[in-house]
Amino acid sequence: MAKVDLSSMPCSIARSLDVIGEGWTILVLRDVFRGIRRFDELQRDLGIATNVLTARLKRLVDEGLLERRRYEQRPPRYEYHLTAKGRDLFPVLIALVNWGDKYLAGSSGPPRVMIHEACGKPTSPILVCSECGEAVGPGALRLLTREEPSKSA
Amino acid sequence: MAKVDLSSMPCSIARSLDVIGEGWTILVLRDVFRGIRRFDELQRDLGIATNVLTARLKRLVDEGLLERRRYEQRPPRYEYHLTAKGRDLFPVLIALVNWGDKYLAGSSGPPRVMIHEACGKPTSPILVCSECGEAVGPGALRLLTREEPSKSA
DNA sequence: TCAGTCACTTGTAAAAAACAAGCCACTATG
DNA sequence: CATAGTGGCTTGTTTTTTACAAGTGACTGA
Repeated sequence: MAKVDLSSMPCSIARSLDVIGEGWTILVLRDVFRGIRRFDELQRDLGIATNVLTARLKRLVDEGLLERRRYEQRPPRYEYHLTAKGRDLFPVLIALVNWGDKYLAGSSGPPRVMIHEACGKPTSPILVCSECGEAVGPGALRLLTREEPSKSA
Repeated sequence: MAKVDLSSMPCSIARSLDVIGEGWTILVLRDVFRGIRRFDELQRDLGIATNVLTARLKRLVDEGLLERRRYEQRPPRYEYHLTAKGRDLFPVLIALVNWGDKYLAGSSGPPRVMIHEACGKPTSPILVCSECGEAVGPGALRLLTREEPSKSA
């Protein structure tokens, strides 16, 4: 996964992975979702090498998922905040949580429980059709391949 | 991302990534979801090195996401099929598709369109609370950390 | 002045992936 | 029955990516 150019593949999964598929990236985003915003906090929490953390944060800022915000003028200090583009990865993280909770939790149950604040109950969010509201699973969707402009009119 | 033991972290995202976070793994699963099931078809479609494909398939079978099914006795030939555990990653892939469609599609729009067969409309599935059915976004959930058995009674 | 903090950068070693080639048990073709 | 081809790999070797360790610069606070 080094030479391959995922970003130019006609597949949104591949293109998404090009941005967030590198090692650590999703865990960095998870931490930022949890309110961890500063370089050293991220480094301590993840146990990541600092040069790798620098590279991942730079990429996430360059791609517009995080915003590098100066919170102190002198000396310059920065915090990383989610943009709308970054926040929209929320469903990806929740889907990973649900799957891990279901299959990798072990006998003691999942490490965390999600409570839906609006209804007060422990929840495992599910996917529903944006148009009719019905739950969708594999097999419920048909894929139409659109023509690429370069391949035909 | 080599020395770190994601599987033992008290976080379902990290544990999930331990299983499906290696390079190529999600694209292999995507192909199997699309009906590509044989070694050489996967290799051609992905352009992946054969030794890497071998390793990924082995891992996915070992982890119980794919089943290695013999479809010809002599000489032995195999197909890889999703198990229930593998199929349950569907929401992860859909979430990646939605995000890629929204942010990485470019001017020509997303490369594929998903049609919900039950209602017949193009759809971008959304996450709703499993208990009350309301859409959930970041901020709608509160996380409760459960104690690990080893840390307290 | 001196230790400490934050946000890094710069080496270098180790691990993983990519690339290329080869192998084995067949089957189908002439 | 010799030859070419296929499916599903394995085994080197090179290249790329990560990990680890150390150091830097601009400060703050005691």
